[in-house]
Amino acid sequence: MTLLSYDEFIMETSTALDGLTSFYKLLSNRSRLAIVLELRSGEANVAELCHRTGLSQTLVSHQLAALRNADILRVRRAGKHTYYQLADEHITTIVGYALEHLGEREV
Amino acid sequence: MTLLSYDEFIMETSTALDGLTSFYKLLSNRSRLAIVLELRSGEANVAELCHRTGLSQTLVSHQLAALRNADILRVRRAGKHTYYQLADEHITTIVGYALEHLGEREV
DNA sequence: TTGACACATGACACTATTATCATATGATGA
DNA sequence: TCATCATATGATAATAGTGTCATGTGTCAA
Repeated sequence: MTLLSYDEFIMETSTALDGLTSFYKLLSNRSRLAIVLELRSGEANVAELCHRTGLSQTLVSHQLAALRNADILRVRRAGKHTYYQLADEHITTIVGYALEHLGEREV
Repeated sequence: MTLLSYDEFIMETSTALDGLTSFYKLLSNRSRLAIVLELRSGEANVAELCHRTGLSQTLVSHQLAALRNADILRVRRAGKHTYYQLADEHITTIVGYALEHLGEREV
């Protein structure tokens, strides 16, 4: 637990807010979220993701680029194929948790 | 564990995907998220939220309306004031969890 | 009842996001 | 080298989301 000055506090909370906003923004698109959900079960290449999500190759590539730019993905190239996986288990956990808790709400 | 037909499965996953997308979309706006984060520490009225978030009254009201429409808020009217709180602990948990795990990422 | 306060709502201009089409790149095998 | 496969990228039209101004509604106190 670090003691922060007011300015540092404002900075901290502001960047946490911004960070969280960007993170949620990333997941707030159906196509992108579908890809992330698919990747929870492990690595997949673009064609596989297209097939599983029903999205076009172009769209999948675009969304993968967005996820990549946010450092949410790990990329592995193998010949003609490019394999993607979630960068770390935190993403999987966060999303899984949300999914679980949302299910429990009486919405 | 229920056994679903293909169509039911598609329905289920599709609505879960849609639900999660809408949920994330709701949190993907800085102002709205700031309000939600504030409300984690309990009930607050509009003026209080304006003060704490630094947002205009109009904007806060608009965002509260959005959150209300998504059944994320509980409303209590008391005289001239309107008090808002998060509808259930799931929201708090989901957001807190994301905040915590995002902090642990080396982004 | 009137004025002031607390909040809500509608309309709007501005900006951002979305998915698509067309095309580029890069690797592989013939 | 060339054709082809797998994927990436740029441009663009359509749509959605953002915050603000103006104004409406309901409550209370005088």
